[in-house]
Amino acid sequence: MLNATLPTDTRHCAVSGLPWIAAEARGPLAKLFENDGATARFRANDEIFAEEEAADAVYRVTEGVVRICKFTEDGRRQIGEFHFSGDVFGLEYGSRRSACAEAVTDCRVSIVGRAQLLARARRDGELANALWRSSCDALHRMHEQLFLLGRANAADRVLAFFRMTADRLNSRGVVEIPMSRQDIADHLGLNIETVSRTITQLRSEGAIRLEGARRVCLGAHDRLFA
Amino acid sequence: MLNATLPTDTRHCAVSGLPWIAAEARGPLAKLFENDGATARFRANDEIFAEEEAADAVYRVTEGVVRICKFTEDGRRQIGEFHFSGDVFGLEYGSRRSACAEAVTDCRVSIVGRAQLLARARRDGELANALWRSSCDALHRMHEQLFLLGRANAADRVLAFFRMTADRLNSRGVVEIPMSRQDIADHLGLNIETVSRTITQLRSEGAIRLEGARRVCLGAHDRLFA
DNA sequence: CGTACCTTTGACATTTCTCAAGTCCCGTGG
DNA sequence: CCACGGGACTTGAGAAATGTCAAAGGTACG
Repeated sequence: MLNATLPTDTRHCAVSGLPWIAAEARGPLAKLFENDGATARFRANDEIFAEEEAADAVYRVTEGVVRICKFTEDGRRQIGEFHFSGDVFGLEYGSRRSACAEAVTDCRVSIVGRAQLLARARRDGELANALWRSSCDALHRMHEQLFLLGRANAADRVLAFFRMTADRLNSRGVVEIPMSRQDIADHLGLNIETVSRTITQLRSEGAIRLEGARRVCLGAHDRLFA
Repeated sequence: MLNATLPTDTRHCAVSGLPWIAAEARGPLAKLFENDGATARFRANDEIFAEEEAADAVYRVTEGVVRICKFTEDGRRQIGEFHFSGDVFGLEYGSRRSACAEAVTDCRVSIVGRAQLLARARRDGELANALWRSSCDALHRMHEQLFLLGRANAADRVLAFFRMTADRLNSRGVVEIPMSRQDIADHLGLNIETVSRTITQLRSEGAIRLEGARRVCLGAHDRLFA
C-alpha cells in the first residue's frame, strides 16, 4: 500500500522535523573515493584512528558502521556520532584528530590522503562545495544531537535514536540496530541500565516492539504512514 | 611576571585541552564583511533571524554577543552556541534556518548576502577555504559541547562554560559574563536554579570568586600560570 | 554443554528538577 | 535623596529522573 507518488528524497529529520540534507551518493566526493581511494577493512571494535593522531587521511564508509568518540581519563566515553555507508568522516581542519574512530560492526572503508583531497578541492569548485556540504551536514546532525542531550528525557532520546538510525539505514518499520546498548548509552548521554530500562518501558507502552535485542519495530506514528 | 616568550596563539580549549583553532581575524571572510557588509544593530534579546526563515544572509558579529537557539512547542529552549566578536554565523548549506539567532547583549553585526558570498567562494579558493574552516571550527566547538552535555555533571559544565567564555572573550582571571543565568542554563542543559546553586557551591569550594552576579574570577588553576 | 558477553532487572543512592518564596540590584519617579 | 517596582538571582523543600552496584537471564559460539 505504498503510495507510488511519494517524494522519496524529501524525508524529514526524526528529531527536528526539518528536511534531511540527503547523503551525497554520486557526487564528486564519492567519485574521488571510488576512483582513488585505498580500501581497508576493520573488525568490529577495531580502532580506525586515535585521538591526537596526525589527521592525514580522510575516510568514507563503504560498508558497516563507524563511531566517533572521545574518552575521559576515568574511562567515560562520549560517542559524538555514528557514520553509515556513504558517509565521509575523519576530515578535519586542524592537523590532529580531535576524536577517535572505531568500527561498530565489521566494516570496509575507503581512504584518501588529506593533502590530496584538499589540493583537488582547491582546483575543483564542485569538490570544495561537496566538502563544505559534508561539514554542514555534520553540523546539522550535531545540532539535533545537542538538543537531545540538553533537553530530552531518556525516552525521547532513545526513541529519537531509533528513528534516526532507521532513517540513516533507510529502514521502514523494522530496524536492525547495529550498535550495542553501551554504544547507544554513550551516544545519548545515559548509562546502559537506563537505556535498557527505557527500551523496556517503551515496549510496554507499545511505542516500539522488539524482535530480539537488536531488532526494533517502530510504531505506527511513523510519519511515512501518517 | 608574564613570560615574554609565551606563544600567544597556541591557547588550548578549556574542555578538551586541544589547541583552539583561533578565530580568523583578518582573513578573506573578515575582509569581505568589512568591505561589502551592511551594518545592523540589535538591542539585547532582539531576534536576528527566526527558525525556518529563508537563510539568504550571512552574519558576522562586530560587537556584542549572539545566541543560536531552538525551541520546543512547550517552550523549552536549547542554546546551541554563543557567537562573539569576529565570529561568522548564519551560514547554512540548506536554504532555511535550522535555528534562530538572538542578541544576548546590544550588538552590532555585519551582513552579506548568501548568494554573493557563495558566488565569490566559487571563484576564490581562499574564501572557500575560510568558509569551510568556519564550519569546522563550529563543528569542533560543538563536539566539546556534546561531550559536556553527555558526560559532565552540573559543576563541570558550569566551570567549563566559564573557562570557555573567558577564552572567547580573551579574559584572564576576571571574566565579565555577558549572558543571564537562564542563557547559561539553556546552553548547558540545566535549569536556572541548578546553575545558580552550582555557582554558589563552586564559590564556597573556592573554585571561583564572584564580584556581583555577572563577574567571575577563575581560580589559580588557570593554565596560563600553571 | 559450558563459557563469555550482552542485556535485563532490582534495590537503593544521588543528582537534578519543580514549585514556591525570598533577596538583591538597579533604574524610575516622587 | 529615598521609596518603589521589576527583573534577575538565590535558596529551600520535596518530587522525579537517572545513576550505581549487584545479580540474574539470554544468546551465540566454541
